[in-house]
Amino acid sequence: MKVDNNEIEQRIDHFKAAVKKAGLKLTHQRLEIFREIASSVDHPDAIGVYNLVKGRMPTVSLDTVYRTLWTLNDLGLISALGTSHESVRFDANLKQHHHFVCVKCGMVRDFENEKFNLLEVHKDIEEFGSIVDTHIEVRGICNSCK
Amino acid sequence: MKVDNNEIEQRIDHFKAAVKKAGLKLTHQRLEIFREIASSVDHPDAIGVYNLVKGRMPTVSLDTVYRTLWTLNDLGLISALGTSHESVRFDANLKQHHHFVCVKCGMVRDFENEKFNLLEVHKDIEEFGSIVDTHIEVRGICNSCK
DNA sequence: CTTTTTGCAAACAATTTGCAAAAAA
DNA sequence: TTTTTTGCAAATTGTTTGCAAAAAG
Repeated sequence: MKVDNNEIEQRIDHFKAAVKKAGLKLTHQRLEIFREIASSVDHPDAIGVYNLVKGRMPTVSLDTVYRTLWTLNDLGLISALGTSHESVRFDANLKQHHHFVCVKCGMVRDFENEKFNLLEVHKDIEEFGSIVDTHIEVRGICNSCK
Repeated sequence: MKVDNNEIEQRIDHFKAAVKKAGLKLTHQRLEIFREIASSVDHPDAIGVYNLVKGRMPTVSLDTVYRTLWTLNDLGLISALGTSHESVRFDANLKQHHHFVCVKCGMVRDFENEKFNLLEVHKDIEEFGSIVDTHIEVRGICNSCK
């Protein structure tokens, strides 16, 4: 699925400015990799981006895709989805609850909040599918990291 | 950090009943692995559990920990944190937004909702740290999966 | 006893790294 | 022409699998 063309152009302009401002070089592969993510409403992973970009740049390598993705992430031009790219964690709390996640160290703590268990999001997502549950992730800095 | 002892006992009783009901065998390693997760408020990953359990069961192996963790997850006794144990995905949408995630196929779509950008969670998490942002993940079944 | 589960070792998949050649500024 | 970035290949990390021996019921 595709993002509106105007929005894509805007994102690419912003990207070019940010790369220049950071003193990084504007390479063909950086542009194409960014364009791919900026154009898509599903959020592709590295291999997904690689396969798409390879159509237009057959010599691109997967490790360049990875490096570029993290560079763009560090520049704040894109963001990595999910808590982290680390290992899966497990939780034995079966009551509905939400999570506080420390963006520095990855610490996770549960909290409960009745009001949030029934958040009214139906209208926002009815075009996508039906709801199973709603989970809030509060990102922050934990007490031992600040 | 540790969960209240009463709560731990309850969780273990529930675990034993569920294992029996599923026709699985109640092994020493399953009990110890479950006890470890049920006792902890941080949500350990496989190696974390492995290292803790190894103290009491030096012969346990990491692959048994993995197998057990997924078995317990399938039984609904614990749950895996984060969207999935797959690869990292990237997002070029820089406006504050939330996600709809399909629990079957992993499809992710953005949605915006002004009201949710300022959710009042401060009281719930002030013992943990300071807030950077609040993100809602709506889990559901997407239209092409149902 | 019969069937499931474990531990071991080897296989895999996702991601990262060192280094010389190629491209950007 | 200097410095960054790329592509390749090899290394690493997290996780999974086949199989014979051990444990559960």
